[in-house]
Amino acid sequence: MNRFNLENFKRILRDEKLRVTSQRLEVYKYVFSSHHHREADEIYMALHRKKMGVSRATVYRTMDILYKHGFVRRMNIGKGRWLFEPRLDNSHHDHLVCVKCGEITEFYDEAIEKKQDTVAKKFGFSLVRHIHQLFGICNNCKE
Amino acid sequence: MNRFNLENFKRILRDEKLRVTSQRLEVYKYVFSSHHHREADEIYMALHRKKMGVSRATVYRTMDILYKHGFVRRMNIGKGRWLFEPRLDNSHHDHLVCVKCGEITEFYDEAIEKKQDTVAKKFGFSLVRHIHQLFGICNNCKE
DNA sequence: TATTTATTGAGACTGAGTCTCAATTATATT
DNA sequence: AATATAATTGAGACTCAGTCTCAATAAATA
Repeated sequence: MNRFNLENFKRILRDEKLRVTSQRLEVYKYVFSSHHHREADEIYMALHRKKMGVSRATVYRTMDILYKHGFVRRMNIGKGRWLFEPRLDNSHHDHLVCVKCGEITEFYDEAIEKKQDTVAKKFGFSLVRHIHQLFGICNNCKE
Repeated sequence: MNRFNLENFKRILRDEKLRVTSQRLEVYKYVFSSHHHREADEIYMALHRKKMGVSRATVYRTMDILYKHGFVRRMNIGKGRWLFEPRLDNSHHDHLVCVKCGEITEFYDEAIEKKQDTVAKKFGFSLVRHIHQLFGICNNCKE
C-alpha cells in the first residue's frame, strides 16, 4: 500500500498543525491524478482553468509541503524551474531525459545505487540524497 | 597537454568567426586562474572589482561560449543559478556536495560510467551527457 | 457559537539571467 | 596605414518563475 495517499496527506497536515484546506487538497488531487511530471506553474494554470480557486502562492506553498514530506520528487530543469513528480509508489528511480523531445523515462539500477554508497563512504560522506539524470536522444527522435 | 588552454580558446574564436576581444580573454583568464567552481555573477563582480571593464552581459555571453565548447562544466544549483567549473584537465568527474557547508568533492567511478551506457542502450537512448550529484554530510560537518 | 489563529490571494517584489541598440572596436580590404 | 565592414560591447530596461505582504477569510478549538 502506497504511503502517499490522500489520507496520509491529511494526517501529516494535522500532525504538523497545518490546516486541512480545500486548496491544499485540490493541489494534492491534481498532482496525484496522473504520473505526469509537472511544473508548478502548470499545476497553477490547470487549477485556474478548472476554476478551482487556488492561487499561485498557494500552489507553490503546497508543493513545498508535498516535497518536504516526500510526496513528490523535484527535478531542476534550469532557469530556476522545477519539475514535480508524484510518488505513486515508494520506489526510487532516476531519469533518462531526451534532449530533443523532453520525454522522461524512469530507470533504476541496483548496481549504480550500491556504487554510490561506496563512493560516498570513501570520501567520508553520509549520503542524504542524489541526483542522477542521463541526457540523450531517444529512439523516436533519431531519424 | 590540456586542450583548454588560452591559445585553443583564441583558435576556436577565430574558427567560429568570433572576435578575439580583451573582454573575452579576461573572462577566460579569471575562470582558468583557479580550480574554483564559480557563479556567473561572481565572475562578473570579481572582474568589476579589478576594474577590468567587462560588463555583466559580456560575462554571461562569454560563459556561454566557454560552455558550448567544453571549456567549462555547468552545475545547476537551483533558482536559475549555475556554477561553472573550468576544465583544467580533460578528465570527466561527478560531484559530492556537502549539504551543510557546500563543499564540493569530485569523484569518478569507472563502473558507474559504464553502467550508465548500459542503461541508456537498454532504453534506446544515445547518451549525450549526464548529471550525477551525491548530496550528503561531509566529515567536517559531522559533530 | 464565539474566539483564536493559520491560511489564502491579489498583486507587488526579487534577482539571475537576457535583450536592446547606439557606440565601439576587431578584422578585412584597399 | 587608412578606411570600410560588421561583430561586439555595455548601461540599463526587461523577463519571468518564484517569493513575499498583509488584509480578508476560514479552519480548529473552547
